[in-house]
Amino acid sequence: MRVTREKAAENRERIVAAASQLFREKGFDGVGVDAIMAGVGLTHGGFYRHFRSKDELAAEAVSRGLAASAAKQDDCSSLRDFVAGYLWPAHRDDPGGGCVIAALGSDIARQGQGVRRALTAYVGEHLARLARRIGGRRQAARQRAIATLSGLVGALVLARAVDDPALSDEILAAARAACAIPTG
Amino acid sequence: MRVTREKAAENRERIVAAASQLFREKGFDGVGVDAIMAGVGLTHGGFYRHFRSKDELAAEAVSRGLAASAAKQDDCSSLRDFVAGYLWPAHRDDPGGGCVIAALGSDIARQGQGVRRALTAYVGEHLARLARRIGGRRQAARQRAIATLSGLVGALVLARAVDDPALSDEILAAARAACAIPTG
DNA sequence: TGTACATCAGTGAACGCGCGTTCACTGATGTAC
DNA sequence: TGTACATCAGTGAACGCGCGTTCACTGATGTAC
Repeated sequence: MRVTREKAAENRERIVAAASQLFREKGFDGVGVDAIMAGVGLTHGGFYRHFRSKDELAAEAVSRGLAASAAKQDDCSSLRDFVAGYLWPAHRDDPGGGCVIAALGSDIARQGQGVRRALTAYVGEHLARLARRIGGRRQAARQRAIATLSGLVGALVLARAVDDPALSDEILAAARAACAIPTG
Repeated sequence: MRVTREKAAENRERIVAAASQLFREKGFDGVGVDAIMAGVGLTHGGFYRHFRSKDELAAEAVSRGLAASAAKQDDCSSLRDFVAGYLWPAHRDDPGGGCVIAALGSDIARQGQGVRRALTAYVGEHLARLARRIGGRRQAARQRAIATLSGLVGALVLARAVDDPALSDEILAAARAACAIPTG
């Protein structure tokens, strides 16, 4: 059942996209190769024609998710819009389509070098972009960028971890207010 | 090989303590019941005389770790000391003995109700304690408490996830500066 | 353009391993008299 | 206090299951002539 090169390339892309979403929803250990392949309508055996291992896919899936985040940030006309969107309940309730760092953050420290390198590169770029938007003196802008990113990630992690909807909403709202005021 | 009631109770405590540390180091899925029991010098078979399931142990281990965090905060004479200690490289490099939320945050959202309830209760208390220390108008203090906790958790998650030691140190330092200034 | 052959994406069974959990058993502890 | 029996914390083998990975096979695609 060989397929065209184009079809094979498309399948590979779809595997990465499905993995990216599923890992964010259920964690790296929460999804198997079979579930990922089934999500694309294929069987698990063919997986190793595309990737050397599940780890290799994880690194690509994380990269993909981070690139999507970067694109999303570029689409925002203002920093305030980005912050508000990030800390909105809709984002909290859709980990599979949202920020990779918030969804997998504490796991990433325990992942292989591929995943961690992808994240490191992204964090570097993201901080630079944020600092540019914040403006002002270079040093101060960078410090604020770090504080802003930390606040965003931490608030989303907390809002998702907590079991009480009212508290979760309150965390998002408070973080929105705190992040938005000092950065304009 | 029955042991005294006191010894059995002590063993139970040690299992919870070992699990609390190991889960923080390797994640819930990264440690098995056998590894936890071996860490206490027992064999895995006896586990179920103490706990109904691994999930039940996870909930207790999370509670234990959170209680330790609360005690640690109470030991700090000032909020600034607490923030500085939290964002210190030694804490980053010792997840097993550190903050449960930073070590397991994104996983907790996917855990069972026992774990999530334990966390929710702790976050509520922690925010109240932080707000009391921050002082000022009730509403503003609470908002600042949420922003501070978010900033701490997010910064530690980022500092651990990133692969580059210099960037990791920079994140900690910037977050220390950002959290310390507005809260005094 | 047509034909013959090589390639290889995808299939589905199988393998090996580790994990959570169960269970029959052991023997020291706890208890009833 | 001493004795006989019940209890039960801990042991280690076993079970069932799911997972990552491998492999022989299929048959459509790609390629060489």
